Amino acid sequence: MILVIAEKNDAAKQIARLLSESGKPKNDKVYDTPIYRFRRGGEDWVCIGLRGHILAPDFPTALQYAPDQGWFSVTEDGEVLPASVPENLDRPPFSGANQVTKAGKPKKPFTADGVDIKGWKVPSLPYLVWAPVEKKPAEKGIIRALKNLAKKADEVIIATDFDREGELIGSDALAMVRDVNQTAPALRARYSAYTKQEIEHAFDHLVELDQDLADAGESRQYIDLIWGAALTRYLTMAKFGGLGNVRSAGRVQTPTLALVVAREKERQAFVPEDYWVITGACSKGGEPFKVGHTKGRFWKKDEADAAWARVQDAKQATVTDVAKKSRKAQPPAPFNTTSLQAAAAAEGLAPGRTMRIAESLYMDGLISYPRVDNTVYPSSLDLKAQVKMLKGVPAYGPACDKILAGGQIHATRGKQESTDHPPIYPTGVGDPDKLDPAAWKLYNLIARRFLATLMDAAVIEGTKVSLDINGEPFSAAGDVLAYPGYRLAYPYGMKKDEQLPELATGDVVAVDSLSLDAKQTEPPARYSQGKLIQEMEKRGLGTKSTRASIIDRLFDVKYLKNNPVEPSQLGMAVIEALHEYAPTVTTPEMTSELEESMTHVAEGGLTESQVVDQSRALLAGMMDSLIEHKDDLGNAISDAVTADARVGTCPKCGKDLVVKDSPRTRSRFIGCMGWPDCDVTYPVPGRNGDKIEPLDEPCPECGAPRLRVKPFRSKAYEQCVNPQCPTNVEEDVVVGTCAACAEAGRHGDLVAHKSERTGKRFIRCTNYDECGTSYPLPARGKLSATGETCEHCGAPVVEIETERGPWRICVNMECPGKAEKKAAPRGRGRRASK
DNA sequence: GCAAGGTC
Repeated sequence: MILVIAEKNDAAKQIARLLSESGKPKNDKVYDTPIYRFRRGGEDWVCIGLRGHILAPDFPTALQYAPDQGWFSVTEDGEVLPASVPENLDRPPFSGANQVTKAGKPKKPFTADGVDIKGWKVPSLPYLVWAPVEKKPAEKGIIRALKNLAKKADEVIIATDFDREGELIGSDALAMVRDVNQTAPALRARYSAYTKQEIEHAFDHLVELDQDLADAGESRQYIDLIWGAALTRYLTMAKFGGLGNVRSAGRVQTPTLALVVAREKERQAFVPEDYWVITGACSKGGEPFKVGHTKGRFWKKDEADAAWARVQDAKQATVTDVAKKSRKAQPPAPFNTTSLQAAAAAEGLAPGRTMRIAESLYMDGLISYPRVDNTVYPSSLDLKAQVKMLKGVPAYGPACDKILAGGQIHATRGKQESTDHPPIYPTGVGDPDKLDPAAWKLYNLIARRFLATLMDAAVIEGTKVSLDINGEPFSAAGDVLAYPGYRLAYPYGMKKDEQLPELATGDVVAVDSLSLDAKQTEPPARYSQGKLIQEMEKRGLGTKSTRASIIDRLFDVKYLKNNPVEPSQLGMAVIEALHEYAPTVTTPEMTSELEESMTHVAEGGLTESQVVDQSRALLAGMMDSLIEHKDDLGNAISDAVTADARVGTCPKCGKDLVVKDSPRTRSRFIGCMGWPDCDVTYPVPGRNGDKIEPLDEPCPECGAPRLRVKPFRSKAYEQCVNPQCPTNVEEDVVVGTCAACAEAGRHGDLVAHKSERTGKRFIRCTNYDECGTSYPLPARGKLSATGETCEHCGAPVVEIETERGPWRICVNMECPGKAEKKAAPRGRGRRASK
């Protein structure tokens, strides 16, 4: 039997299909892992797909020391791994007097045998830097299936992806095979497209596995782990902030954070400049249009004033020139991962979320493989068939017909061409009623993008009108979509038409309004998540598969907040600290230098251990100075954490009030840093996921801090944190009678009132102990009784003054009337919907 | 409780 090992199930399926003589391999399973059996050249073949890397590098639990053999560790399997601990550390650390407890026992993290490197103790970190790394099984089910097949294999073919990580994945898989089968010859198939010709050719021209290339990949793994683990443990333990408060660092995440911090510093250093503009509106025959002084920005106030003095009382303007120019907007290139993430981010989907949704659309057969660099459709892709298929989505009908009517289909091409996977395109018919709104949004974007890449350029007719107002030059510009082209399918990011009335040189038009406005230049904008992804790609940080999750990680460890992306005080402090003592890890150069080293390993000039040890030595020097400055750094970090949590000043004792986590009740509250001397606490306003931001001025009524609360997907409001504050007092309102109590033959009033303890308002029956009736408030705002009861459930109907005006609603959140409303089709986004 | 890279 010939065993073929692919990188993923999807690839295994394709390879089996293309190699099998019948074209129909037999689906089978070993334990839970799908495999594909087929016949070829008179032999039985089996193809298995892995799940990417099946082994993960990790540290052993302890470093041991023996006078005759130095430092070493022992794996679970009893294998002895020597550590490359250098001379200055090459002695048992527990011999030092300060490393021993009063009782004479060695201090943690040092054990009698050596160093406990599993505990995250700072003194163990110099040893961690030199600890051996072992490969542990990460995909036990797959490994079990692989070994089961390998036992029976007469020949093994590694058919993982044709790149460095693929070579490493294949090499790890071969190591697993060798555990159970030492004799079967193993060869490598190298292919870069799932086409019959390419796959046949690869399997007819098998080569040796490139161990140097795999070693290059493994050095990358080791260096990332060693630096990441050592720096993460250091940052976390320099000032331990309690469980679940990991402060991470890494070759990709730290330079990415540094980008955001650098932009924030630029903004802080920005000095706004004053300028003035003169703008207004003119009209011809009642049709208004916008005009502006051709100077645009006046940088000198006297010049602006002089121009303003000439035009401020003007009633008429004369058209001095009309220039028309049409321009073409070319259709966009096919989507790869990065361009999809950027486009989806502009539609409100963060890259991490985009990838999670894309994965599920892919699994449901609605889109092609979502992790690609390629932006050129392969010739093997039947574009016409895909368009015909997309006619199944009613909204795409007109665009599909237009494409199909044009005869030969021409697709746009992007700059990146590789042949591993096609660009991202729709492979199935999506249904807006079956997909959840976010999934539909992404599918719709992908499908429309695909159609757009097959359509004509759009033509925009631009008109530039020059006007004279009392001797001052003004202009007006109009843009009209004259021919929609690809815009018929792809309205994303489209500007609204700026329509001008029909104007000719010499026309005299009315000046309706003019104004002189003082403005200031703006600091450089913060990164959106889409822009940050693009910036990472530009600087060689991360890969298409990792960038989104690395940004998510920076949010998880609270280095980043908000969108557009902003660093927290903690994020800034971490960058400052690492910039000072471990600058290597804060810049993209670490990645480019690593790439260079890996090239040396792949070409055989350097060995894996040479490159890794070099990197360990560099880190060791930095770790020494980090440990030397541990207290400074720990304090800077804990100050930053406090600053991030700070909401204001305690009105009682003047110390900081901060948001604290109550581990006991798993909830948050606002407490005084002066605790236990000061007992001031407040509830956190709003609901749990709401974003809160402290306001500069304390409450004028009670002196407690005021916060800006931004609930998810609704408008922000400002509120004093003190529930007893007069600004927060809301009278109890009787909204109706309790139906449950009436049924039980007693009387109960439903009253909207506020909890003393939490400051949250809710509706509750005066006989709550007996009937248990209570409702949350349907919305924030002044509430009044209407005397009406709900036609669906009999609960009282109240009126609430919301920001959008008065709103009548039944107080019962489980009211069947609400369920009906929810099931009814809702209006979708502004554009590009069904 | 660490990274980054694959993939689910």
